[in-house]
Amino acid sequence: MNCAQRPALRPNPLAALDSLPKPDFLVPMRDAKPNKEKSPSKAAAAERQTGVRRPDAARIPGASVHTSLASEIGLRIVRGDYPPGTILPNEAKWSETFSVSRSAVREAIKMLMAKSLLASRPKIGSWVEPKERWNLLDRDVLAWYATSPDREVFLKTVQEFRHIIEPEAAAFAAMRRTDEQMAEISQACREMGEAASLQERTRADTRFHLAILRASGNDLLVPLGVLIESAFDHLFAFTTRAVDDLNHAQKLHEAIEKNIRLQRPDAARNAVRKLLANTDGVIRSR
Amino acid sequence: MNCAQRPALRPNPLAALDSLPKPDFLVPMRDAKPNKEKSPSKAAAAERQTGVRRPDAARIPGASVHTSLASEIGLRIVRGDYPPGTILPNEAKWSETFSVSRSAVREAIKMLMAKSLLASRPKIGSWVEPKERWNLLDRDVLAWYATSPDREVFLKTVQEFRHIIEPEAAAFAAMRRTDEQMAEISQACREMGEAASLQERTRADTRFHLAILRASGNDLLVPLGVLIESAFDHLFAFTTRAVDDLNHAQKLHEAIEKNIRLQRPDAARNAVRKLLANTDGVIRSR
DNA sequence: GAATGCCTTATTGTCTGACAATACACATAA
DNA sequence: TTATGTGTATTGTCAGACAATAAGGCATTC
Repeated sequence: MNCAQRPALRPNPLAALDSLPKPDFLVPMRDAKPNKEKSPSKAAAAERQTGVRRPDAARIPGASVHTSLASEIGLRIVRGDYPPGTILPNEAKWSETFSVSRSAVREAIKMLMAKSLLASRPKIGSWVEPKERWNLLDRDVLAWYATSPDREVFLKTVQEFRHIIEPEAAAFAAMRRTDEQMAEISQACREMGEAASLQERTRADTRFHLAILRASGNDLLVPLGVLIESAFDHLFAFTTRAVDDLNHAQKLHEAIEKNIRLQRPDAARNAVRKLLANTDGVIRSR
Repeated sequence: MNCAQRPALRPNPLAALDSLPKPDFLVPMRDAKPNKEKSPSKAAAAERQTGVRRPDAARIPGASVHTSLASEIGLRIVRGDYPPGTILPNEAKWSETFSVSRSAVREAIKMLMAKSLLASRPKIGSWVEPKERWNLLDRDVLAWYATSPDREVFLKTVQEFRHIIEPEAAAFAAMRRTDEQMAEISQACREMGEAASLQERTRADTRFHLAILRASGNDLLVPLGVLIESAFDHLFAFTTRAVDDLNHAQKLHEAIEKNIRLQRPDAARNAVRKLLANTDGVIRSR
């Protein structure tokens, strides 16, 4: 047996999900609309005919087949190609469509079932679950979701959510942080100030907010970090280059750091509120 | 093609996750006796020794093999049997241990990968991801998580979380609810009052809170409903039978309903805070 | 001695083909 | 009409094979 402790330092290769500019070489795939006629055999023949000269799937370069498939199907579901209640094409059909084995299809579908996007039964098929069951706070689902409506609305929803949780998370952090957690927060804050590039700065910024969530002492707040990451991804386009604004933002972050350090919950909460208000302003002014 | 609209009214059969006392009747484990002197190292011997006399799977009666397997392995991970960074036994090993095919193992593992509990690479194996990547807000993971520590701590964490989100959700609901959403809220509230059994009442109670989340108009709040469901599951043991308390709780709910109906955000928020304080009191007093 | 490159090997990834279990839909019977 | 059986389409499960990957050891070279 080989149950040795391992660092596991590799990031999940599944990370690159915001492959918006879809690689062009994907299946011709024209049966996007769920309502076709009933005859499966004829449809299959028709599809074969429609030029499966290019039988390749939407293979995301570095990823495995089932992962790519899960992304492709997941995106279609979240995007609304198959509304909740719809029965998906069956496994054999996917297999044919993407020229992959049924096993690969099944593994992809199992991943989507694990995210509550799908459920299935023998003789019925796989159907799309009601939207309220979807695990929108899952990293992948969120990424797919972020692509579908216009970014404006998505960003607004995420920001609103941040207003709900981040001030309270900071207040808890001020009460319960450990010294190590404080060190992480302070370091991220410092690195924000010293960042050479805007990208580097954004990364430190993200780390700062995630560290606060972790320091809150409530395990359930930690998974919400994916929202923050997503927010910063989509916020990047909005970030200002103006030095004054950057300095102002930095001061707001430092105020948060200070109040958590000095263990002042109410002040920390207010400091976060100010920062979020500032961010809202940036978004609005664009 | 058969992409007809379907009601999909079936609840996910995966629900029964608290099957702690494993059914004794398991896969008969074909010819092989558990201990083939084949080759596995001393570690394998050690594992055999750790108690499990019977290497068979914990088949959850109604569920599929891969689902049962995912539950079993997922529970073990969340419970801490394999700490983050640990490399799991390989697929062949699981397959042997539970007397199931490798495909079934793989599908189970894919489900856990989709929940960010695992990641894997060829030649390496599958390892447990760092805890902060775990999607604790996933329904299954939450259920596994709820079994491991003592319920007291879990319940406290969940309640704390509810304090963060529910008052704000109610405030948003007061501003943005549609008439249909209001009808759902009102109906659930009414059914709470008219419930014949305590169980029925709890169910209506859950519906009430979920309806408010949906009415908040923020899609990201909806998935947090799993927390509320979980809370009520674990709260059931605490619920009072005293008529006075029930009446009081009912009044608190009606106050929320009324303020959302009359579109008073601040009042709705405060009403929810009062209800939560009351719930906290119930928990503490036990 | 250190860096480089090749080889072996363990593990997941993928494919194929088969059969079992399920439950809808329809025909048949009471 | 209601109940019962039968056909059948779809997922569930299994078995066995080979491909792709990369860790770790070994030899070669500088």
